[in-house]
Amino acid sequence: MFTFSPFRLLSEEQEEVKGKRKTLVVILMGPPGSGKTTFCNDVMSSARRCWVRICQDTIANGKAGAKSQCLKSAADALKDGKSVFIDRCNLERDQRADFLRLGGAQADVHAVVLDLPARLCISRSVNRTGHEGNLQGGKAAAVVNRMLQKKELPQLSEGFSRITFCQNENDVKNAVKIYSALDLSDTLPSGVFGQRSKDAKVQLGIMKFLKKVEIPENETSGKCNVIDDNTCQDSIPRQETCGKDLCSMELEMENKDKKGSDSLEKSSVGDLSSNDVHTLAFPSISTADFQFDHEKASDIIVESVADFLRKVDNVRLVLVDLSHKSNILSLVRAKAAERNIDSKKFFTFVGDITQLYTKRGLRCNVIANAANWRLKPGGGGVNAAIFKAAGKSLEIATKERIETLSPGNSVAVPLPSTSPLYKFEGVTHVIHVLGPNMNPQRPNYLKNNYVKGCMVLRDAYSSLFEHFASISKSCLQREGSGDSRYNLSDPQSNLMEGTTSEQFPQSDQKIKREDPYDFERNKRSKGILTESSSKDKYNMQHGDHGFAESGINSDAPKSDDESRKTAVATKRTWGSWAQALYENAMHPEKHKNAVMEISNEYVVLNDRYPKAKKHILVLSRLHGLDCLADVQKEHLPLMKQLHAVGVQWAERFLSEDASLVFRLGYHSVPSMRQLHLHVISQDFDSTHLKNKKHWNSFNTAFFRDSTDAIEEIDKYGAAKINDEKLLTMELRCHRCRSAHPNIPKLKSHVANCKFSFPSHLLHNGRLVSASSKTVSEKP
DNA sequence: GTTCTAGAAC
DNA sequence: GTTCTAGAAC
Repeated sequence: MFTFSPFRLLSEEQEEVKGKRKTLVVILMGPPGSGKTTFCNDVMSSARRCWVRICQDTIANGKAGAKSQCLKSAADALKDGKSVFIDRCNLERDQRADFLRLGGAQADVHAVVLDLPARLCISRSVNRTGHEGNLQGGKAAAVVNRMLQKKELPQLSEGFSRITFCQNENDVKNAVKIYSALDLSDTLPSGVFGQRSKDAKVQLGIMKFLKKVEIPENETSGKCNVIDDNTCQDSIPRQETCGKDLCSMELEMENKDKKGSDSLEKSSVGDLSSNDVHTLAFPSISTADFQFDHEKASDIIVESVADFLRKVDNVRLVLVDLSHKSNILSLVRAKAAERNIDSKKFFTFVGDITQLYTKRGLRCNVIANAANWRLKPGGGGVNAAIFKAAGKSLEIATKERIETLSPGNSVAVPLPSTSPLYKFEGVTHVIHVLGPNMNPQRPNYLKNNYVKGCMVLRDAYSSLFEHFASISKSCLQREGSGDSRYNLSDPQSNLMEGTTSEQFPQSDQKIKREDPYDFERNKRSKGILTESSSKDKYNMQHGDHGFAESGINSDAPKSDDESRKTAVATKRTWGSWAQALYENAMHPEKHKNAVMEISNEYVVLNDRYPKAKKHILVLSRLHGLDCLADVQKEHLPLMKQLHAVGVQWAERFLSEDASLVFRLGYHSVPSMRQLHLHVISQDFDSTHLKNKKHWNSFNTAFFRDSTDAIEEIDKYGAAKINDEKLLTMELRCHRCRSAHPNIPKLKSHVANCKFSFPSHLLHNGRLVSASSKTVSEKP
């Protein structure tokens, strides 16, 4: 790879142009997260000439502005003799053409291409908060990938006098050094610097996207189902730096082939070149510490794999073990060959399952873990290695999803984007699997009962593969809709309802600090509570109680200003459009068409704009009880009654359609007057669910589960009210918690997501389903 | 060009 | 709560 040499600054070529005092227009190019702003700041902090950074995200008094404003500012700066950085993505030729016209007699135009791995950019974008471009969360992956697909590399013919490509952090550092060192009389040599290959007309990432870097089909076939140290070690360059694009390795491999050295085993090239395919890497379950018979286990693996591959297309399964002497790998390899299992769809692989990509070039977006029943780290072997490699965040994400696992089962856990396994290995999910145990020293010992043992092992693989298929399916759908393949399920989840501060203390508080609630923003003067409201009473009574403070709940300590606002606030007023439910409650006889059930205390009616297949309201008829914040201990019997009626209706719906799952609860701050309990099916399959507010009002802590509200009122005399700011949170699937850039994409994901509900919803009767009996026992 | 969001009006 | 719509995002 090209390395920069600052000493070229003093070349003869430069001497010639010294004294012309040309200013510079440096057009940065790179997707969000590639480090454009950092590059500018790094240069400017130690620059020897005067630079101005033009950023479209902040050009309009700190806010995003138009391209024309950028052009004007740049022209002005150049007139003043300053050099400018154009800090915007500029990935397409058209986008940067206008900026190129800034060049001329007085100014040279350079390009600095921050061509870093897409995953790194996505990971940075996802992680950052408060960025000028406001590109965070699940949106980032989609945007980065879409931008990269359209990327057109700069060419000198566009009018650049110099183009510098940076493909890793070191390249960036060198480029910063060069531009920092430039004083007003220096110029840099013209030409293209740092490009990977002189012949590369199209950048490799694009080539990979266009599937141009492929090994001919006939070279990929073969019976050999193994890639191990013998075939692979020398042929695949070991990567010292993480996140290197696979295509570069492929090219290097290809080049080696051309040179006639280090020729590759055909099978390994074939398998590795299809790294785009969704791949599950899994260890042999139960054959190590659980001492399951290898012959029987290998039979089951091969049968399970064959069954699965018959049903599911476009995926790859890889059985991994650490040593090429592995007995189970040999057995499976032989049996897979006997059964003529396609070696492109299933093969064995020797390597560390936690470093398949960085060390071996094999990208596996999902890996399986041979877990223990407590789903705890440690214990040695694969389990210890995976938990160690994934970091604490896997432990947390796992515990949040499920407490324990029984033999024959598995659980898929989306990896938080902060996990090194996610960042460097590209692993988006870990599926924990528990197999049968034949070791008397371990729990659930089966005493050599291989009838049961084989059954359990089959179940384990079948469960594992089903989870993998489900992940793959939802991912492919997103890819089909133009979304990112790396954003299989952005697992960064920090603000789900029920998420406690113990679980995500830092992330929650960080969000609170960095994005204080803009009280003035909501000009429509929403519900403001009186100083003696239930909400404040709750806070006064339970400020230091064991309840989780989510960090964005409204009962966080108030600033003086906020306290003043609360103190002077008056009882909420309701707009005319917010009176409809009140009318229904007071005069149900006038609304016979809408009303499904009437009693003295309540009215049941269909939500006029249902946000799911089934969505009804159980409306209190008590005058003066407008919302959850008004509820006090004296209303406890009423609350229980509303809940019981809601459950009855849910059960009625379940008798018609047992596939539904219901949740019952209140909006923290309702839009309509008159206390009403939502009974809503969890499919959210409705054309009326149209925006972020709709989604988040049912799928963040803004939605207060009826059972929790009742419990809190019983214990503390008031239910907790959570902040309306939750309604603006990023969109996350209520099942697998993946983030989605917009409502249509979220809805198409939700329509197919088969993940089990997060564990906190499975408790305290929060969900009512055909199989749950718990809820009817509740209040 | 189309899709999507978010603010204002009701 | 919804509808409408400008303009941002794609």
